[in-house]
Amino acid sequence: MPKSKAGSQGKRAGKMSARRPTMKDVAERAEVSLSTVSYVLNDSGPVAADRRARVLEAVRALGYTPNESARNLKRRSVATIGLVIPDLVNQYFAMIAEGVEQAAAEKDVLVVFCTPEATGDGESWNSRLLRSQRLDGLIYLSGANTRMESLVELTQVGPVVLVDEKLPGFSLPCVVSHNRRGAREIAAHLTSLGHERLAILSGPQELWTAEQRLSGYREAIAAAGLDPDAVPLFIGDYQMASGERLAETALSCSAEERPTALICANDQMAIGALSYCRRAGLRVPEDVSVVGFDDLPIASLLTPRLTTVRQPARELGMEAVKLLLGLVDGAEPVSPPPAPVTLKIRESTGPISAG
Amino acid sequence: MPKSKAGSQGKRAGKMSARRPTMKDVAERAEVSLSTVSYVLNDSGPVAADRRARVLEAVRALGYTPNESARNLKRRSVATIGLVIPDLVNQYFAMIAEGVEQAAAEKDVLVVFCTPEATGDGESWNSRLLRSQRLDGLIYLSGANTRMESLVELTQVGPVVLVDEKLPGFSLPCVVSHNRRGAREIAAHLTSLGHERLAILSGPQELWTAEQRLSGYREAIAAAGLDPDAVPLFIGDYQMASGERLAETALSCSAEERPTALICANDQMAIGALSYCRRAGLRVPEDVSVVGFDDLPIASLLTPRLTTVRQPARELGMEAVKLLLGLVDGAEPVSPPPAPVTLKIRESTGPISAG
DNA sequence: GCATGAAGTAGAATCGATTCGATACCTGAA
DNA sequence: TTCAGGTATCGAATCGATTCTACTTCATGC
Repeated sequence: MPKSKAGSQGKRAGKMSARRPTMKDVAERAEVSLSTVSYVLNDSGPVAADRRARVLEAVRALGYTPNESARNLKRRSVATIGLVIPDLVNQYFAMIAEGVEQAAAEKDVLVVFCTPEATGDGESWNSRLLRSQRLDGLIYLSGANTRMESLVELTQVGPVVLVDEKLPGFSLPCVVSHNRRGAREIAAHLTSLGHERLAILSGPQELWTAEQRLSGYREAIAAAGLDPDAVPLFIGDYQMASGERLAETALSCSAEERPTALICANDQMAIGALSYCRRAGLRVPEDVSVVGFDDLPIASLLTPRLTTVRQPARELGMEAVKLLLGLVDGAEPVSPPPAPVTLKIRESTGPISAG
Repeated sequence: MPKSKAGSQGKRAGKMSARRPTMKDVAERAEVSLSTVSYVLNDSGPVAADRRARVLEAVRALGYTPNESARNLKRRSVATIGLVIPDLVNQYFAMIAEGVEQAAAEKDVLVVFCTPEATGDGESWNSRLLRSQRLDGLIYLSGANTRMESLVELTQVGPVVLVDEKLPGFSLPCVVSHNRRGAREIAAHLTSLGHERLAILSGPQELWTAEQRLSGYREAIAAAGLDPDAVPLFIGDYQMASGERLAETALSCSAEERPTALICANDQMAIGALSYCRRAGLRVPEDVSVVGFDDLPIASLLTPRLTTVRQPARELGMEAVKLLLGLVDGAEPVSPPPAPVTLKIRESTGPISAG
């Protein structure tokens, strides 16, 4: 009664702007108490049929939608997770992101972008988001330039799941695919085509995926009766440019010694390698076979179409959400087993040519 | 004083779990009132230097971070916007998204994905997000399958900005680049190379961008002294598959009548067209020139590298954020002028061959 | 010397929900 | 008839901030 002293809200001069209805409005219209409305809406208490009907009717008539900010405050959670993604234009990350988004949407959880690069002081920013309860948890897609230590710190402040990477020393829940097996299969594919002079264009040594893939390649090489240590190894950074550069290094020698197959640790590097080959006038796969890893959508648009290993990117993303939401609810952090990968044989590999 | 009756919190049995500090804790430690703390933190009231120092010290000692849920409730805004994006794997959308994310991050605004496809009943879901104050506003990247009417409804419930598309009938704020000019320039490029037998592979007729590009193409054709209405026109849907299909239709005729240049309304369709050409044994650009629109990153990785029109995708995204945040603050919806585009001439176009 | 006003501070209301505890009613058992 | 126990309902406290109002000081001007 002593309320509307002098027309309280009036920010907008013009349109009388009808304030959105609140639970109180619903309660008044249905002539019940606030708690009853809440019980009906959340199905969290006993309510007589007729009153329930009155409430629902009022909700509909008023077009009531609960205010999530208020709800979040009480609930102490925001039904929102962050996705730290180094680069959206990289289709592999984008596919994982789609999986994340899909799985989250099914649980009415929102997904927000967190690109550390853009915001400058990446980690402390993410940590702040977690601490201030703007985010319930974080899914981390590790780029080559992630500082892993800071990631460990993050786990102190809130639930974090790592995707497509692993942190050997620490028990950080993570979702990965079977990198080693995929690597072994694609390398075996090359040896089965008769290739013996190979070269490996690896990813950053400190990354678990790169290390795993390298192990896989070597297993296959050994299995083919070759000496893994005799295979030239070049360390790149998973980027296209490094693939191009390392391909040049690897292939710049006399035709007799030149590798007949280039094993690239991911598709981006393979694209770089293809690019060099074209520039150098080397035919793929006649002069040199090239393989990648990831199976980016563009891999099958290139000329020649790229032989590679498909990772179930969407599924990885979805799995990560499942894991993270579990953690948010207090479950134990148990990482799922590595997801299966599939070899995609296309035109960038061929039998070793007579010579 | 009559407050702390009987040890309030104790949820977690185990670890004594130190509850995150609240403003009240800060106030107590600094021996000032709640309001004083708030004044210091928001710089919204006069505070004596010594007390200010005490507050800041307490904040640091406690590691206090404001609870954003509570803040949102009071503030009636969540510093979060939604990005409706049909497809993340499409690099053009991804680049716009990066721009959006960057501009938003600079203003401490979060960006959440909203992929209508995934959630099923897209629009009503977005509308609910807006109504329930989980989102302050929406940036809409229109895909070919967007129902424009529902978009108009969305504007009733909250601020919405449309990117890379326009809604002719309605005054919906939008951010676009100069489609018509880009189209005119790339078509002029073809006519200047001597091409006279052209074919246009257009986008969905109902989309403004497609219509604008078509106008641009026709202007250039007319300017070259040719009859725009004599140029065969095929309507696609901006997808790769339609480009492939329409290219087949367009090119399936005797070599004398066959178009010497294919004008594709976007890169995806152009990629499809290139794919058909390869399959059909047509050399690009010797037998037929192909152009696209957008300048996807992959456009320059194809063989041949694609001649196209670059749209400033990141900038479009950033501009959209600026516009939207303005709207949220109650500014008038004035769309910026179309952003400039640039012609990228590469190897998929060449002079008409002697014949 | 006293009114005037500005600066600094505290207290309390508020945002819009959820939920605990208390109350009122009704049923069936003793 | 009475009391235990369940069901339906309400009021009030609460979540963690912001902000309006009121009060106290202290300096200044006449």
